[in-house]
Amino acid sequence: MVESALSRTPHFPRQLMKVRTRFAPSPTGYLHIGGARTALFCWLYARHHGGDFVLRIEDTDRERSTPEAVQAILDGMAWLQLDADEGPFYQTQRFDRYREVVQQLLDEGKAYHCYCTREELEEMRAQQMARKEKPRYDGRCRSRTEPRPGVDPVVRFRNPLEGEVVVKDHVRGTVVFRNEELDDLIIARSDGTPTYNFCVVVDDMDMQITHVIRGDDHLNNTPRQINIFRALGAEPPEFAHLPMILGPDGAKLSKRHGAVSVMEYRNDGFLPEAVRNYLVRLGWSHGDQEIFSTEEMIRLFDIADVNHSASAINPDKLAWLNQHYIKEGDPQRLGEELGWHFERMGVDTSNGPALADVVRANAERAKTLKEMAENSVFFYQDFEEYEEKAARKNLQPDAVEPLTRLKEGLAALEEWKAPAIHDAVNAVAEALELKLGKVAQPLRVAVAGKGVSPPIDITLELLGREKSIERIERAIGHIVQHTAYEH
RNA sequence: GCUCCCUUCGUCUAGCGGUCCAGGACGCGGCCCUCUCAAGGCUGAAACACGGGUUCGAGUCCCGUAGGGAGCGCCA
Repeated sequence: MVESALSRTPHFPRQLMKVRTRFAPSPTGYLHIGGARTALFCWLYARHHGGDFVLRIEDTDRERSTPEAVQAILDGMAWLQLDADEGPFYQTQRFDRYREVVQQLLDEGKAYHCYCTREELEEMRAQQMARKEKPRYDGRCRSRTEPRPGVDPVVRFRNPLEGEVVVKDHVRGTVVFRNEELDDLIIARSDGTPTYNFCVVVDDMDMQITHVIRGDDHLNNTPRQINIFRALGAEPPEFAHLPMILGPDGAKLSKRHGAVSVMEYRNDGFLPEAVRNYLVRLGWSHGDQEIFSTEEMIRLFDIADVNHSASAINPDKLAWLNQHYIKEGDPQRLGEELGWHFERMGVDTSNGPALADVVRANAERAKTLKEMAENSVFFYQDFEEYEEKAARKNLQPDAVEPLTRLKEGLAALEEWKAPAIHDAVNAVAEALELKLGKVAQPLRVAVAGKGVSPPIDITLELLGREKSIERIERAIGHIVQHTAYEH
């Protein structure tokens, strides 16, 4: 399947080649926020240029790679709607091909067997460190012709000794590495399995990747990979190295920063479009614009506008964007997602207001869907007890009269709609010569159990007449009982 | 230690030699609106890491310094 996409003659003029980018995570964990940003940029670049976006799973490390992690990555990309045109390809399914290329390099004298033991290599490194030199392989097996009994050799790439490699990076600009700084890296282990830097090159060549967009922790690998491309007679792709993403405190991202897996953002009530918008502005900008629809991102994205420095995640800004999309989004669709959160909370929403209406009522007062669900449970379940502070302030003896009148007025309404409810509440306030707050707040605490809710008329409409009146009675009872005990 | 990368408000960023006593956004403060909480409107505080050059003129170009980061594996 992979083979059909292969060509051994990648020598078309670059301008005539269709842009092809790839995202190549190693499945050793979930899709974290940094990986997601890299995937987003690769995807945007391909979409902007009408090219292809390829997904490749780099699972050559059999020890640490798991099928669960592969699934987690696929789930994360699906949630962010980063659709791949090809793949996922798995490196573990391409071992024959890697072996073939290793042999080719061996045959051409561009690679050689190295019989040094791990112990010898360690000692060599220790000595170099002691001499304050950069630890690297010294090439002692370069000209060896005889095998060493009892040692399974590794295969090393014969890196050029002189000259330099110039990387014309799309975000970093021109970066020059001297070949003398590089050493002969291992391309095949003693058990015959290929290593990362080698597989990447073979894959990018075979899959005809034109633009490698990845984290800048790979910048130092780039000259080695370019040398391998050349040894293979292939034109290296173009490169763009993205700056890292840091935690809110400016330190390297880790679990202690909370949500690191993109799917955790869903659990926390974030919308994929918000996460995407947040991510695209992390390290990239288009003037002063903050909000980007998918179409705009694709149209405006330019790798040249990517920043050079690492950026820290700002949870507040993500929350702001999330609320923006909650306010702008389709209530019907958001309602479904809200329902997903209620389900996770074990709240049955079948006997309450429509989820889309709850979204409409709360869009301006919730940063996340999770928060919205938590704040709206009272629409679907009776609360155990009143929020203490709100009850102490609003459920006092002086609230009995307004609540009683409210009950009567509301019970008499012909139509249970917000405008009529609004009028009824106002009428009670006027009749009693009270400020609206003196009436609406006790009512709010009575029906919601707490001091915060959407506008009172809308809250009542959504709750329904029966439950509303029931809860008003309950509140009156609560006041009476409480007062009786205290006096 | 060596090589490479990075450095504008707390944070994300605009700026591509003069239009910058540095603009926008999040957050924060104040005011307005208001049945709660929000949302919204107006408004305020807040930054060119440092030192040398180049230039009539530097946040913008060059070189250092300092501070961060990455790589240097039979990990990816």
